[in-house]
Amino acid sequence: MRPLFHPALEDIKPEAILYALSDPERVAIYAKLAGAACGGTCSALADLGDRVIPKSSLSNHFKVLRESGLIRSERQGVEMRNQTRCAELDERFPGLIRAILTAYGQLPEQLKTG
Amino acid sequence: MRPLFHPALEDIKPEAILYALSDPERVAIYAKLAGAACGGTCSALADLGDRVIPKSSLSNHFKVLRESGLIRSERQGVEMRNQTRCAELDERFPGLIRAILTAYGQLPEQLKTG
DNA sequence: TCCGTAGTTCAGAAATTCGGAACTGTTGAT
DNA sequence: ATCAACAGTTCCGAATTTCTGAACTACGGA
Repeated sequence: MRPLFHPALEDIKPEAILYALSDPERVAIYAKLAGAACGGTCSALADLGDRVIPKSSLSNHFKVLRESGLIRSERQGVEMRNQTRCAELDERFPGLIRAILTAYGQLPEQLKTG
Repeated sequence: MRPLFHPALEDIKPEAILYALSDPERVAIYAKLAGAACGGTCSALADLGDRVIPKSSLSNHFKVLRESGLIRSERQGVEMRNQTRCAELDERFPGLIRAILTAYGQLPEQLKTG
C-alpha cells in the first residue's frame, strides 16, 4: 500500500475542502467522524442507513477527505483510524467547517460550542 | 433560448452551493459580482487577469451558479444582468457564503459587515 | 432588412467518477 | 510456518461529467 498523503495545514486549499464536502455521502461520513466516538474505522462509517457504500467507493471517499485536508488517517493494526482535522482547519479557515455542517443540518453536538 | 431556471430559496441544496464554489473560476466570478458595481454582465466578468474564460465555458459557469441558487440572471435587452442572492442565502444558510469567500480570501468590502 | 453584439446550445474529445474483482497487509488460529 | 479471515487499497472498464470551438438564437440599431 502506498504511503498516505496528508497536506500540511498551510497547503490546504479551500476548493479541495468545498469539493470534498459537495458530496452528501462524504458529508455524512465526515459528520459522523466529527461527532460520535465511532472509532473512526472505514467500515464503521459505510452504513448510511438507506444504502451501504461499496468498499472501493468508500476507500475513495476517504482518500478525497484525506487529501483535501479534512481528515487524518493512520493504520492501526488491521484497520484504519480516521479523525477530523477540525481544530486545525478552523484556525486556517475560521467558521468554514461549522457553517458547512450547519447548512447540511449535520453539525454534531461536540461542535456546538457555547 | 430556454427560460432560465432559478430554484426557490427553500429548494436550494447545500451540495449545489459547495459544488458551484469548489471551482476557483466560479468563485472569482461570484466574488466580483458580490463586490463591485461591475454591471453584472457575463462578458464583464470573463477576464480573470491571467486568462480569459471562453464564452461557452462562461455561459456554463453562470448556469451552474444560477441553478445552484447563488445568483439570479435576467435578460436586459441584448445582455444578461446577474446579481447574487447573498441576502436570501444568508437567511437560509447563515454564515456560509461569508465563510467560503473568506476562506478564498475573496470577501468583498460590501460584505464585511461591522 | 441587415448587421453587430451578448450569450446559448450543440457535439465530440478529454477527464473524472463509480464500483466489482483482484490484490495487499495484518492478526489470530492450527 | 502455514493458513484463513478481515480491513482496506488498487486496478480497470463503463458511465457520467466537463470543457470549449463552432454554429446558433435573440435583441437592438441603422
